[in-house]
This record gives sequence, C-alpha cells and structure tokens, in this order.
Amino acid sequence: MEEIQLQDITYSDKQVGILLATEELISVKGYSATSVRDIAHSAGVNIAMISYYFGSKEKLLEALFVYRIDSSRVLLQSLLENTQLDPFQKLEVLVQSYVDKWMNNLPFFQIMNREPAIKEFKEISKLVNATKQRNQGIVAKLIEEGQSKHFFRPNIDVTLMMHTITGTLMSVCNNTEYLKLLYQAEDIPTEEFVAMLRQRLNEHLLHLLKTSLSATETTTT
Amino acid sequence: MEEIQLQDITYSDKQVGILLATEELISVKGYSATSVRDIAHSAGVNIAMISYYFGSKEKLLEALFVYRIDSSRVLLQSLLENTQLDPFQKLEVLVQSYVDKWMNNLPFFQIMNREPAIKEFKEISKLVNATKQRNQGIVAKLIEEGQSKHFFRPNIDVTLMMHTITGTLMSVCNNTEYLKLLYQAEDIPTEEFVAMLRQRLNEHLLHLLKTSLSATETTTT
DNA sequence: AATAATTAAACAAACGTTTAATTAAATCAA
DNA sequence: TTGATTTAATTAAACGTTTGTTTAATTATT
Repeated sequence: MEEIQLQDITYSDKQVGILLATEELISVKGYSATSVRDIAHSAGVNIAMISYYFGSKEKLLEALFVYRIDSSRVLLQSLLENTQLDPFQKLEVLVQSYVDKWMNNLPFFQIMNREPAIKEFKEISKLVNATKQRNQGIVAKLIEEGQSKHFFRPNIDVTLMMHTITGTLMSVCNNTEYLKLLYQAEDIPTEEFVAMLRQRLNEHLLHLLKTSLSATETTTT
Repeated sequence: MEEIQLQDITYSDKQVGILLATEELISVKGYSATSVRDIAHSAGVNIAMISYYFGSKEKLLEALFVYRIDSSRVLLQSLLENTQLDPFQKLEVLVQSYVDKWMNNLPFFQIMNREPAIKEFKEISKLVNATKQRNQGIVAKLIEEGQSKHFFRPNIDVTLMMHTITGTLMSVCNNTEYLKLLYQAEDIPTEEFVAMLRQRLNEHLLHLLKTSLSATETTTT
C-alpha cells in the first residue's frame, strides 16, 4: 500500500481562480472538451499563465485534485472513535456528512466520478483510490462495530454498500436539472430545490441503510 | 410530452462494426477524447466512411444511441401486467432484469450515464430522457401496486429509489478493475469475477429494496 | 539590479470534415 | 449471358480550425 504525501501548497488568489475555473468547466464539459483557452478566459488570465503556474493541462487537473482532496479530509475518523453514539446514530451522522460533502462540492465529485481521463493519470488515480480506500476502511469498522453490538445483521457487503451511497449521490447530482422536471419543481429557485433534494436524499439514504443493515427476524431464502 | 419515433434502420456489417468500435472507444476514453480516426482505425475502415455513412461524429453517437435503445426495449411492461407474481416476486424480477441489462451492456450504459456531451446533443437527450421516464413510470406503478396490496410501505420516493438502483449499478460498473483489487480477486479471470459481481449485485440490491420498501411495524421519527 | 509576472505571437500536431479520383456493385436493354 | 451505364463504396490527400505548449519580449515587483 503506497503512502500518499499531502503537500500543503499555498496558492495565490489568481492560482485559486484558475483552479476554480478548471473545476467548473471540466465538471460541465469534461476534461477533453475543455480547452486551456476556455479555462484561461473564464479565469481572466493569459493562456500562458497556466503552463507557467501548473506546467501542463494534466498537472492542472492534478493540482485541482490535491487541492480538493486535501481540503476535504473528513471527520469520519472522529466518528469512529466516538463512544457516545450508538451504531444507528453514527449511521445518521455518516449519511448526513456524505450528503453534505457531495452537495457542497458537486462539481468536483462529478469530475471525480465520471471523468475517464483520471484513470489514465496515475498520480490522480493513486490519490483517488487511496482516499476511497481510507473512507471504506472507516465505514467498514463502523459497520463491524454495529455488528458486534448486534445492532446490524451479519454478512454485509461493505463495498457494495459504499457504492450504493456514492452511486445514489452521483446519479442524483448528475441529473439535478432532469430531477427538477420530474418533481415538477421548475418554478422553484434552484437553491431551494437543491435544499429540498438534500433533505430528501438524507431521509432516503438513512432509511435505506437503517432497514437493510438492521438485524431483524426477517428470514431470507 | 414529445413522442419519440423509433426508426428501424438496418445497418450493414460494416456499419455495425463502426458502431461497436464507437461504443467501445467512447466508453473507455469519452466522446471528446475519442477521434474519428481512432474509431475508423479500430473498425478497420477509411476515415471518410464515417461521414459517408453517418454524416458526422455527433450523428454517429446519435446512431449508436438509437441502435442500443431500440434493441433494449425492456420487458418491464409485461412484468407490470403479470398477475401471477406478488409484489416481492416482481421486485426480484425487476432487480435481476436491471442487473442483467447493465452487465450485458456495460460500455453503452457507461456512456449514457457519464458522458457530458450527450446533454448538449438534443436528439440524444430526448431519447434518453424519454426512456428513463418510461421506465420510471413502470416501476412507479409496480410500487403502487405493492402499496395498494399492503406489501410496501407508503411514502416511497420512486425517483430516488430508481437512482439508487442505477447509481449503484453505475458506480460498480465504473470501478470493476478497482473492485477486483478490493475483493482481492486479482487472480480470478475477469469473466468469472464479473459473474460473481453480478450475483452479489443481485443479492445486494434485492435485499436493499425488499427491506426498505417493506411495510413493517418500524416507527420512524 | 535581479527576479517574477504577464503578454501577444508563433509552434507543430491533431482535430472533424470534404474533395476529387478510383474501384466495385447493381441495373438493364440487347 | 453479354456489355454498357448508372449508382454505390472506397480511398488518399487536403481543407481550415483548434489543440496544448513554448518563445521571446515587456512590465511589475522585489
């Protein structure tokens, strides 16, 4: 298992501006369809500044990933060590923190979860996989704790459970406009709709996890 | 609501070859990163043949979508009309047919669910949205039936439930290689691993839906 | 005086698409 | 069936753009 070293690079306002423009554009159009000219124009800087500061288009994306993943180091670890909450309450916190993290960083997670390019960029892949693995490890321990306390049933596939959480989030986040149509909420302002969506996602995922993880008398064939 | 007319175009072997090469390449690299030269070379035809047969790169992708969506007209409707099975059994068939459809058309569903380009191609968007809406309508009726027979609880968000199914599938399908690593199954041949994954997905999704849709005495706050 | 930041212009390479020429296939009167 | 004629399929080459990146000159900051 490789060790990921997180360098604490400090960026100037101009550099952060480039990173944010990169995130916004790539989340909408994808990496390959976004040109450095687009990014430079959107950030209000000269094209050459991108090579000057970040080296290349690929390195720019890499910088964005380091920037975002560094700043999103989750509080899951503290949840694991908490002794006050029972497993179901921890589940509640877990779901809420996932929903919040996604809804607050929509563009980045869209890039992270559907951009084919990142699989060809080894440094980014390493970073992403390490993060996923770390999170899954923590969730696995949370579930094991719930099992040993007989709150949760045995034989839980933690991996698939993680994919259900992130997959639901991704699928919803990728289709917010279409969902607005489905919910017949075209009149409601977007912010309000997203808030509603966040609430519904919380309830939906929590109910999903609670019922399917619970140790019940239900017999399965 | 627009009506989608499905034209039954018949393609020559060579044309189908181009469509399959298109699907394979775009599913891996994305639309923008895939050049028509790549496609032509992979299909073993001259570059000009693509414009000759399909008109343009965009029209080529559109042709792929019509080709795939036409040939995947689902049997869900017959499931809806079935009077032999109870709601839980129908749930079983529903899950299995979704898992099968995805696992058998992995490349296409990857394109459909993560390609930013298709949102800018109106004809494709119409086709995709119409299909999704039709499927969701059927699933909604299945769930309503289960509710009226008191198998299922009230207050089910069908939309989010759909996104949980497709999101889980998408997330798993997008990460098969990484999952092989997680399950420590790097020695097993890919086909065998995918078969195992299919089985696990079936069980996981079925358990998820059964427990969370069930009408139980569980009280929610 | 020296380093950093910024710029317009230029670079070769790759892009989707079209052209004009050639070959293959189909059509049809004899 | 034959040979002439039309249509379809195929090709290499070229088209004008756009791509990521670099250069060399200039301005700002230290």
